[in-house]
Amino acid sequence: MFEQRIDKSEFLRNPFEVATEVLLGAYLCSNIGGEFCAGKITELEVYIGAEDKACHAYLNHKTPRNAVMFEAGGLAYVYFVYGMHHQFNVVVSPEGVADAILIRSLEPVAGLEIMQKRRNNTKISNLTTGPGKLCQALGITREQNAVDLTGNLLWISPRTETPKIISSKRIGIDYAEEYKDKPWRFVIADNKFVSKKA
DNA sequence: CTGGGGATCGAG
DNA sequence: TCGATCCCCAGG
Repeated sequence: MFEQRIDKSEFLRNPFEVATEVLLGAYLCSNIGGEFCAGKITELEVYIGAEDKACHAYLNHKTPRNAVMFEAGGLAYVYFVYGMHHQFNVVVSPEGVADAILIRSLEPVAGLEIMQKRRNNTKISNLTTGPGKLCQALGITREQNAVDLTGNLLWISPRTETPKIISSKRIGIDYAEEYKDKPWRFVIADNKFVSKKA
């Protein structure tokens, strides 16, 4: 069931539609290191380059780190924070429009053993419930920055049912002034695989 | 070149 | 509540 890829054109739609109608409930699949694992996307956040003070590409400011956000949607944007954690984003919108969706939590569905090994943790509920944790579990590092998400290394497989969705403010962006309370975080209702602090 | 801060996590 | 830990980037 993880063979199918989300079509490239889906990533060029409105970012909020991509988040709630395409990505939430879809399956993030990794074959990094030749080890297959996958998880259902249960929590994510939208970041809008042009206006959003929480976005790395605020005011369309382009730097070496965020350059991939300006590419056409369907690529990975992976960066490193707090000296120890990676964050995985799905680049969306057409070329030149710097929008991205941060994947914050997954429900593990395949390759749990490799996730447990990478996380050095056996508790299922603690494998992928956070943006840093899911990168560690799936083996995602900056080496995967700009990877095509319709390829064979790191990809997204379409969802099989329509989830009930709840929105809320985004996490960890208190510096973002009038944008810090925007309800641009989306989770699947009644799913326990969400990040802490939520 | 330098320094301040970060889309987090886990221990206490 | 707080420390770990280091890349990134703005400013000089």
